[in-house]
Amino acid sequence: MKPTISIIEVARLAGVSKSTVSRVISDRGGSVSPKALDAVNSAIQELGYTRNTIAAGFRMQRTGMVLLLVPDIANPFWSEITRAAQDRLEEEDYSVVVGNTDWSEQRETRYYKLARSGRFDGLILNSVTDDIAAILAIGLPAVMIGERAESQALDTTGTDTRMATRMALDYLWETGHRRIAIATTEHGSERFLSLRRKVYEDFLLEKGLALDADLAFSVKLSEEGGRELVRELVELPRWRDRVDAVLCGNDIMAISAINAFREAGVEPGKDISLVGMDDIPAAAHTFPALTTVRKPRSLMGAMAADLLLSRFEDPAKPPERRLFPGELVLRGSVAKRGRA
Amino acid sequence: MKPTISIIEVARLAGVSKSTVSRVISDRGGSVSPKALDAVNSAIQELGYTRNTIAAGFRMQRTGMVLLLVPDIANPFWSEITRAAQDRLEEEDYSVVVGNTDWSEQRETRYYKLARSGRFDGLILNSVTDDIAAILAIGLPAVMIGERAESQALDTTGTDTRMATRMALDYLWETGHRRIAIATTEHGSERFLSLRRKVYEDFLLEKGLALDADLAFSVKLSEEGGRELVRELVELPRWRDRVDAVLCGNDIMAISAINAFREAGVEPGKDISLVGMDDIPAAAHTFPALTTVRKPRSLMGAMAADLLLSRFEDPAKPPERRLFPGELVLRGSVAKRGRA
DNA sequence: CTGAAAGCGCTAACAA
DNA sequence: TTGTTAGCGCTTTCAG
Repeated sequence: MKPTISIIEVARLAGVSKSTVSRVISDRGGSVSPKALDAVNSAIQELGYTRNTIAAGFRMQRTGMVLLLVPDIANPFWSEITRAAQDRLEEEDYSVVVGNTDWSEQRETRYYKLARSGRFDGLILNSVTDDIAAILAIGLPAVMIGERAESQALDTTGTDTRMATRMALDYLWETGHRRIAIATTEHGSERFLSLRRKVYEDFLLEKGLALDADLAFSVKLSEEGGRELVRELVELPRWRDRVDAVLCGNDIMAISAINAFREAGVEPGKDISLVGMDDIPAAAHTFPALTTVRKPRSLMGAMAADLLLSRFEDPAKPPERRLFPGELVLRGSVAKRGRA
Repeated sequence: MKPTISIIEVARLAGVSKSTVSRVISDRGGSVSPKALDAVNSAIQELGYTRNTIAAGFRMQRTGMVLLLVPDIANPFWSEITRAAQDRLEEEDYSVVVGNTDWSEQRETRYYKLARSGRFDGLILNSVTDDIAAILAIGLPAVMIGERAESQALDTTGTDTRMATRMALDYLWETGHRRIAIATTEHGSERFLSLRRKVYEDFLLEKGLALDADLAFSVKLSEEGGRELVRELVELPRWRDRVDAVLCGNDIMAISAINAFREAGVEPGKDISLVGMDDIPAAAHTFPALTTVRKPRSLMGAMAADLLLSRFEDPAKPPERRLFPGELVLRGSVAKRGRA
């Protein structure tokens, strides 16, 4: 583009060696006389020099970049986590590259490959699969967002899924629901049931409710998933006798389901109760507004960044796990039912 | 971390020079004998070598990174543009770093500085200000998303703002509205009125309607902005006689306004008509659903990427401008009024 | 406090 | 087809 201007030009103009210039621009306290410092600074000014961080990073074996992998950047839940992590990381002069896996294992694998390219100092991710070994194999400091059964080996942050799920279920119980369905994603290896699903089964057991296998839906955590849920649900024989509420894996799905139910002539918040998970902004604006479990997105994002940062400082320290509690937000999508 | 393994180790194991290894790993068709190629490939396999793209890029004066600056990544409008641009760019082996300016000039300036760090090959942005000179000064190929009055010098994509605004205004006129307010952001230098605002004034003139300065609101394109709009509007003396519709700068603001109006005891879609801009998913799920102008987000994102890519190919070619038409989406937030 | 010199991992002439 | 050599811009010993 333009004749690149490097420390060598600055050094020449300032009448010092490039070492001295280097000592000035990298703030790591190399001792420079006030006079030299002045000369260098004016030279920098005059030439409009900016430090080439790529070159510096290259030399220092450090890129100043962090890869953040999320499943759906268009979901406000993830964009806010992203933003918070980014804000925190940028304070420490790291730049963040956001990768969108779209819930696809294939795309995730592609990103793992990118992560091995030497471009990044670290990795924050919500992985689609539970293949912790693959993440470890990247050989980069990594932080997981969201609990994973096998992820003892990774720094982890997220919401306490057990507690959040339980909160929603208890609320449905208290409001008189006895035929509760759940819609989660059960992906990949069948040997692993999602945490949410487990909590659900424990809950049924505890309350002495029968487990109706038809009422445990596995759909995507997307608008499409919400529509699919409704489609499958209303096709169940005698469904109105078999289900009075459904706990959705996230708000995106729940909101989509609200709309799909209404289109199918089922009135959400009356004929059927819905509870979401996340509390994205749109949850407050649907009709009826969505009862959901709020997750502290900003805290989670910032925590992920902090965990990574402290892992940079001490690569050898034992993995940490920092979970936040959720908060039940009561709105209009759950009916109050007299006890059956 | 681990004893870095470089082409030099590969070369040694394969019994060739590092140039040969380089020729193999960079696919730019340097001729290599089948035999050598085999040897190198097995060595790579055996050693688990991965190319250090930072080093390669450093040498080639190319980083493979593009900086994408958006004002609000949590707004689905921008996250979808981001995703589309990213998808296109990744096809060409570029990685995308997303910067969130939060409509802040200060943050934008910080990002311009980052852009000058040598980390990026190019820049795609929706700038907060109209300071094209500052963007040019970065010295990087740049593509602007969204029309800018002064941006003849930059490759530009976006929606035809004039047409989109006009569409909305005409629709309000046809449905019998005669007291139309507008809510846009008028920032920075007062000498510059937003395009939208100009179209609005032209429209009033053409229809012989009086320009009521109180009805041109300048608020942020955010939830906060929507609330502020309503707050200011309902405090206008005799407002019910002075305004029957408002055209909002984007959907986020419009949806927030819908809710704020209802809380203020004003029924949207009846007492007041609202038109948004963008057609984000939530627009379909509000109550009443939002009438708005749809913008082709994916096309815009992909076009931005394409413009940048072709600018890489030919840095000298004249700037292009590719605008897409908007599409009016009729829903429930606009009342049908008998002619006054 | 400062300069000379040696690379970080890779690519690109240029010779052979 | 291959190897040798010279860096990309910066940091960092090591002498001075």
